[in-house]
Amino acid sequence: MAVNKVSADQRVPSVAEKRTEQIATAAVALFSERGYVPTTIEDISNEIGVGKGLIYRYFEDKRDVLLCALCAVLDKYKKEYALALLDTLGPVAALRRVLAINCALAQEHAKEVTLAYRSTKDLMPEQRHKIMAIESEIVAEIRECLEACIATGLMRPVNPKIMAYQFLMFGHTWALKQWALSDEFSVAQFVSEGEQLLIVPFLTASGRRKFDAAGKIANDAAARVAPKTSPRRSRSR
Amino acid sequence: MAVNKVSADQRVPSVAEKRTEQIATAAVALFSERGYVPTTIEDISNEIGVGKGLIYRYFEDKRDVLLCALCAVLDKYKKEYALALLDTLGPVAALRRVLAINCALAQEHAKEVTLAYRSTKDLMPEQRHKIMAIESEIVAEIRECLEACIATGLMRPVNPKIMAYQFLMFGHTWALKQWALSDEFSVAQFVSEGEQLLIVPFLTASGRRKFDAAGKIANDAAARVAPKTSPRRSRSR
Amino acid sequence: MAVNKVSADQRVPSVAEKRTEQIATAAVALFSERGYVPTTIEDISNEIGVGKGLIYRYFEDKRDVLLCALCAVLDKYKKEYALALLDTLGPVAALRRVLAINCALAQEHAKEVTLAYRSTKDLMPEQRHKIMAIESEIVAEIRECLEACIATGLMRPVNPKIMAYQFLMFGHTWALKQWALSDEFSVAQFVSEGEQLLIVPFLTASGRRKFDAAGKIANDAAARVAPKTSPRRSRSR
Amino acid sequence: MAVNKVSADQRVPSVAEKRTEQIATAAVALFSERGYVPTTIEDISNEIGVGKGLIYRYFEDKRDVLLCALCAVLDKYKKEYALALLDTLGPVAALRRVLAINCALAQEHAKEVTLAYRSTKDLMPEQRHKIMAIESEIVAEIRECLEACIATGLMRPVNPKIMAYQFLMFGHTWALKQWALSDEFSVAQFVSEGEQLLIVPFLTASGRRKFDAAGKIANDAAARVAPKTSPRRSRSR
DNA sequence: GATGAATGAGCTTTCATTCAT
DNA sequence: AATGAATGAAAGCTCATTCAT
Repeated sequence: MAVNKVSADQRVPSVAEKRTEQIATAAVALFSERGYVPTTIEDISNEIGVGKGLIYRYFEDKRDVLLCALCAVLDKYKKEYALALLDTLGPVAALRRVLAINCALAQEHAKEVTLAYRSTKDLMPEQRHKIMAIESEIVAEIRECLEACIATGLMRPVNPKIMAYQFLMFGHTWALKQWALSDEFSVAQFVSEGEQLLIVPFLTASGRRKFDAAGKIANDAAARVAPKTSPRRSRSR
Repeated sequence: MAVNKVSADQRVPSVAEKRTEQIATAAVALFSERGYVPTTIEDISNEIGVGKGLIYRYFEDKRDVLLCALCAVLDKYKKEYALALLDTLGPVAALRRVLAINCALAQEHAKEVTLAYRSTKDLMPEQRHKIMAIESEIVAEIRECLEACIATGLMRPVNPKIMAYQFLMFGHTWALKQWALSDEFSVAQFVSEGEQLLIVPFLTASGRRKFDAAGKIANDAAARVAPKTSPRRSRSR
Repeated sequence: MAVNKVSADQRVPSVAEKRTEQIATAAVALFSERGYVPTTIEDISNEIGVGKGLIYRYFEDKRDVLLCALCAVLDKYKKEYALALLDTLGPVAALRRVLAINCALAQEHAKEVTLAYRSTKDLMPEQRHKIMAIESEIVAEIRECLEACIATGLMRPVNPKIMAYQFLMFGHTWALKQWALSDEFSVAQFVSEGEQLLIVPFLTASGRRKFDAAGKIANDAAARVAPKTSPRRSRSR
Repeated sequence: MAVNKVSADQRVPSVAEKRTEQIATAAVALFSERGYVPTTIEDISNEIGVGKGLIYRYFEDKRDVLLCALCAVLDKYKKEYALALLDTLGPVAALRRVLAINCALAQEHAKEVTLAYRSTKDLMPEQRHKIMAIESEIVAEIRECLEACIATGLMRPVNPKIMAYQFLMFGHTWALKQWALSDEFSVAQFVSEGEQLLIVPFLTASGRRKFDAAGKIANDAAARVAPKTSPRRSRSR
C-alpha cells in the first residue's frame, strides 16, 4: 500500500511547519490584542502550552516572530484579493468586490490591521521592506483593476496609484477608526457608502450600467462581512 | 505691585508651564523619531539638559508624557484647521484649504502622525479616549464644512461623517505611505489629485464655479506645503 | 576658610570612583574564587550590598568588569615592581628583589594570577590587547634590570627577553602549581631555589660578590612573603 | 570462532570506543578554539555529524566531555615523553629531548595547552585531581631524568622537583606567551635558548661533554618542531 | 543505537521610578 | 526646584539535559 502517494500535492505539514504556524497564529492574536512590546515571548509560549525556549527553535528572535505575524496577516489579505479579481467578473464588479472584501477583512481582522500600523516600525529595516513589498503588491493588484476599468472606458481617468491607495485605506479606515464609525454604521453600510465615494462618481455611463448589473454579485461578497459588530445607533446619512 | 495684571489674557507663562512645554516638545521629537518604547525618560531629560528626576515633577509617569506629546500634535492640527475654516472663505474654498492644510501638516509632521498611529494604544483607556475626543473634534469641524457645502447646494449629498474621515485620512495616507508615494508625487501633486478624488466629483454646477474661482486662495494654502521631499520621478496620472 | 586646598594632590576620591573601585574589588575576589563565567553580576552586587542594576552605571557590561578586575591585579603587580627596582639597590640586588616580590605576589594573589590565565580569553580582542600590553611593560622592566646586570659585567650574557619571562613565569608557576609545590616548599624556599636556578648560575665572579653582599636586602624583601601556606612536608633538595 | 582473539594487544576498538574518541577529538578541537563555556554540546555533535542526544550516551555531562578532552591532551603529552626518555639515549641527551619535545608539543598544541590552563577549574574537584595526577606523572618522569643526570655526576645538584617544573613550564611558556615571543623567536631558537638557561649552566664538565656529543640526537628531536610560525624579526640574544 | 523536539533554570541587561540631598 | 545614585521587576535569550520515538 502506497501511503502518501500524493504527498507532493496534498502535503501533510511537517511537525516543524505546524509548530511554526501554531506560534505565528498565537503571536498574531497576542500582538494584535496587547501590542508587540507588551507581549512577551513567554506569553506566546504559554498560549500554546510550550516552553519559552521552543519559540527560538522556530524563530530567530522576537522580531522574527513579529515579522511572521505581520506576513501572515498580509498574506491572508493577498489571498482574498486574488479571489476578488477573478476574470469571470468584469472589472467594475471586481472593483466592487475589492472594496467589499477589503472592508470585510478590516472588520474580521481589525486588530491585525491596527497591529501592522503600530508595529511595522519595530522591525529591522530589511524586514520592514519585506512588509512594504507585500503591501505594494496588494496595491498593484487594485491598481490593475482600476486601470482595466479606465482602459475599457467604464471609468473616467483618475490617478490609478493614488486611487488604489484610497481603496486600500478605506478598509484600513474601518479598522483604525472603528471606535468612531461602528456605532453609526454597519460594515455593509460602510461598504455601500464607499461605493458612493470611490466608485460611482468616477464611472462613465457604460460603467454605471455594469455597476447596477453587478449589484447582486457584489452583494454576495458583501454578505461575507461578518456582522459581529452590530451598529448601536443606525443613523445613515 | 502690578505683577501679572493681565494674566488671564496675555499670561506670562509660569516657569512650570514652560518646563512642561519644554519637556513635551522634546518628547514629541524623540518619540516621533524613535518610537515611544525605545525612547527612555533619560533620553528626554538629556535632550533638554536636565536631570531625569525632573520629568516626574511635571508628569505622572512616562505614559503621561506620551499623552501630552500626542495632545500637542493634535492641538497643532486643531489650531491649523481653525484657521482653515475662516468664515471669510466660502465653504468650498474652506474645503480645499482643509485638504491642502491637512496634507501640508502630514508632510511637515509625518513622524508625529505616524507616532499617533503607533502609540495611542500604549495609553491607558482613559487617556486614549482623550486623544480620540480631540480627533473627533477635528473630524466634526471638517464635517461641518462639508455639511455647509451640501446645505448651500454646492455639493451633492454625501455621507458627511464618512466623507470627513476621507478628508482626514487622505492627509494621514500621505504621512503613512510616504515611502510609496513620495517618489512619484510631490505634496502639491498629491493635494491636487486629492481634490479630483474628494471634492470635484461631488460638486454641483454651482459648486464647480466656486471651486474654480477659489483656485487662487486654495493655492495659497497649498503653497504652505514645504517642498522638502522632491519627487524623484514625476509621473502624474 | 579654604577647604580642600590641596585637593589636587591628596584627592578625596569621588563617590563614583569609590563605587567603581568597590565593584572592581568585589569582582576580583569573586572572579578569582569561582571564575568569570560562573560568577554572576548579581553575585557581585550582592557582595557589596547594592542592586544589580547599579553595576551597569559604572561598567559597560560584564566583560568590562572583568577587564577592570584584571587590570587591577596587573596594576598592583606593576606598582610593586616599581618599588623593587629602586636605583639605590644595585642591579643584582634589584634582580633578587624582583624574584622575591614576584613570588610574594604570586603567593598573596595566587587566585588572581590564576584568574588571569583562565579568563583573559573571555575578553574582547581589544581588551585582551590592553592586558597583554600591561604584562609586556612588566616584562620590559625585568628585562631592563637583566640588561643592566649584563652591561655592568655582573651577569654573563643571556637572552634578556626570554630570561625576563623566566623570572615572571617563576612566580606564576608558584601560583599555578601551588597544589603540587606548597606541600614541599615554603615561598621562602621557593624563592631561594629560584635564585639558584635563575640568578646564581649566570653571575660572573663580580656578580657573585654583589649577590652575597646583597643577601640581607633581598632577604628583607623575601620576608614580605606571607607564610600563609606552611609546607606540610619540608624536604628541600 | 576467532573473533577478537588478540583483543588484549591489538584490540579492534569497539564502536563505542570509536564514538567516545571521535567525540573527545571534536571536543578538544572546539574547546581549544572557543573555550569550554562558549562551546555548546550541539557544536560538538554537529562537528561529527550526529545528534546532540548521542553525546549523553557516552559522557555523563558536559564536564565529563571536558575531562576527557583534557585527558586526551595530557595523554598525548605523556606518550611523547615516554619516547623521549628511551634508555638508549644517555640522561643528558634525554634531557635535551625532553626540552625539545616539550616545546614542539607546545607549538603544535598551543591551543590545547591554553585550554588546560583556562578550563581545569571548570571540572569537579575529583576530576581536577585526575588531571593533576597525570601532570604529576609527567613531572615525575622529567624529574627522574634530572636525578639520573645528577646521580651520574653529569649535572650539579639542583632541586629536582622545581627544576622539573621549570622544564615543563618552559614549554608552557611558549604556548601561553606565544603572542609576545613568536615574533622574535622561532621554536628552534626558543629551544636553543632554553638549553642555555635550563641545561648548560648546570652541567658538570663531564656533563658538558655529553651535551656536546648529544648535539645531533637532540637536533633530531628539535627537527620535529613544526616551523609554522616564522619569526618576523630574528634578534637572538 | 540514535535523534532532535522540548524544557526551564538561569543569565545579562534595561529602564521607569524613587528619594536623599 | 533639581539632581542622579540606586533599585529591582521584567524581559529576551541560551543551552545543558531529558526522553519519546
